[in-house]
Amino acid sequence: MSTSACITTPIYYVNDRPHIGHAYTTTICDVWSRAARLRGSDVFFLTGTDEHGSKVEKSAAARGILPQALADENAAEFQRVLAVFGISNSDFIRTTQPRHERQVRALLQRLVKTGAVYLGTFEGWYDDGQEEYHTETRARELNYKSPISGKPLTRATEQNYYFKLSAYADRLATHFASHPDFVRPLERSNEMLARLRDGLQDVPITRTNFSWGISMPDAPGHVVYVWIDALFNYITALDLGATDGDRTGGSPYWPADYHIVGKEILWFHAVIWPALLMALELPLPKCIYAHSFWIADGQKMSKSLGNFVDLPTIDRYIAHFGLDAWRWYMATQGPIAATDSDFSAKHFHEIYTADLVNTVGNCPSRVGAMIAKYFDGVLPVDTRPQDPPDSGPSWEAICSNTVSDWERRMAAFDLHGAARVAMDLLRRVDVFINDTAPFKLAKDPANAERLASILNQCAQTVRVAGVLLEPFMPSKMAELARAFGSVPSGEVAWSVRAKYGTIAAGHRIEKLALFPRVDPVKIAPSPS
RNA sequence: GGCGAUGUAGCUCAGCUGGUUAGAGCGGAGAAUUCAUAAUUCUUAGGUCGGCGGUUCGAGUCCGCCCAUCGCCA
Repeated sequence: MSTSACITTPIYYVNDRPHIGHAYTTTICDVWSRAARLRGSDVFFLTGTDEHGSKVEKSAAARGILPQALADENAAEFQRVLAVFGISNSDFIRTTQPRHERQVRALLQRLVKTGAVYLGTFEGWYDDGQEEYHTETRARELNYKSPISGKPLTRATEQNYYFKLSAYADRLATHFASHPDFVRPLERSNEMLARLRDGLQDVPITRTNFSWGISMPDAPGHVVYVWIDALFNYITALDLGATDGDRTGGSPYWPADYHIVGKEILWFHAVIWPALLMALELPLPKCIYAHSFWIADGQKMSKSLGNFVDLPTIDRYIAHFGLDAWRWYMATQGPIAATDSDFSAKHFHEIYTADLVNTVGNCPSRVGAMIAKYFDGVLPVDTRPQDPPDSGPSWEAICSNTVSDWERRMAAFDLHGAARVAMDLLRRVDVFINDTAPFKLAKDPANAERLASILNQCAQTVRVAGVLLEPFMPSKMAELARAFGSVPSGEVAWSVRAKYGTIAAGHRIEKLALFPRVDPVKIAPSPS
């Protein structure tokens, strides 16, 4: 039984350079994707780049190149970076691709046809230098002068296409009420609800003051706003806008299980995007998860402070601790909740040492060492009587409970919790070893059977824990799987892979040191 | 300025609809142990639960005000 699943990152703006924010969002999506694939799901994991808009137009002009050239260059960089982070995305959509542009036009035509999008007139106070409008109250506050240049604001009118967002207020409120997990975490959902209560106004979706974007069908001069163009990526990648005019045939991957986004773009994803989907009569995503931000050493990251954890800095961490350690830190220490998380070299080192060296690395190491020492590296037979199960804990039950717990947590996007229950399994093995002291039993040959049973149980449990940790640390856990004689991922059904006791007695077990201890070197952020 | 959060042991945080001695992980300290990457296991932290006032037989847990930090909006 193969079920399908879908998860998305936002598409990244090509005017930005990749930094820890991109790394974080993409990595947690990757962990979830790998976990879903492990369980046998057919996963569509989408990421990509957002390439239109006046900012890109201006940056390109400043460099004397075409916007498309700038987009190509930076999209290539984002794609390169995916490999650096070990990302297993299924597709990479670019908003300048013909498949996207074609479908966006078709979708907009549909919206115009149904009246969800209409041509309207906007009048307001225009700041010429900033190319932006101010509301009446704001303009009054500013004394009708530009806050930047000091020049007088001018009264201007503009014809734009509008999306009839106001028409969806009730349906949105109903949806929020009937789907408590539609927006997570809860704090963010409440923010959205509060704004919904204030009422919704129709939103302009085109502008006429720049040209680098998708042109509105049958409306020369009108260019689709970059953010609305971008939102459509989630369905154009699945060809849901492909059949012009008609209701689409759908996709096994839609609706998405998760749109993972940063909190700064939640409004678009939690309100405007669902309303657009309603207007298109398409199903809504199951959950929009808005994570918070990383801060650096207690301070907000900003360009002016120059303390962004940028790509060169990330590269240094990966070079020093390894990619899997980086992924582990992202997935287990990140700002998944409503509050920001602090990124610091000290904390990174502490987590690396406590979790990876001392637990995930050391436990398999001591088990492997004893099997090597007492049984020449060959897994001995577990000779305990099957029942009554009186000889200590039932590892089979412990593993099976842990796997269920892990599955539940993964499904709910509780990555940190899933990691913890997997690691707890290893902690229990550590306790078991201390309690049963196989190294003492080994001193008397009369204990051989009991010794064999204990080490067999340890090895079987370590293998299961390794499987559960695989989505976080694919390459280190592949090493562990090899050392503990199990079949590589992908070749065996989940029910078998996650099952306790599948290493046959007689299999070779290797001692290994997965995570070398490293010095707590200071890795300063690079000046940007 | 409007709306909303958060403020609990050195650090990161749990504490649901109010009720016996306020919890976990990490760090620190002590002990055990030696299979292991000076790893592991066990024990331990006496913190005005931001401040003041109120409701209540009883409040981190409800209400008001204040302070600090933060988010969303304008």
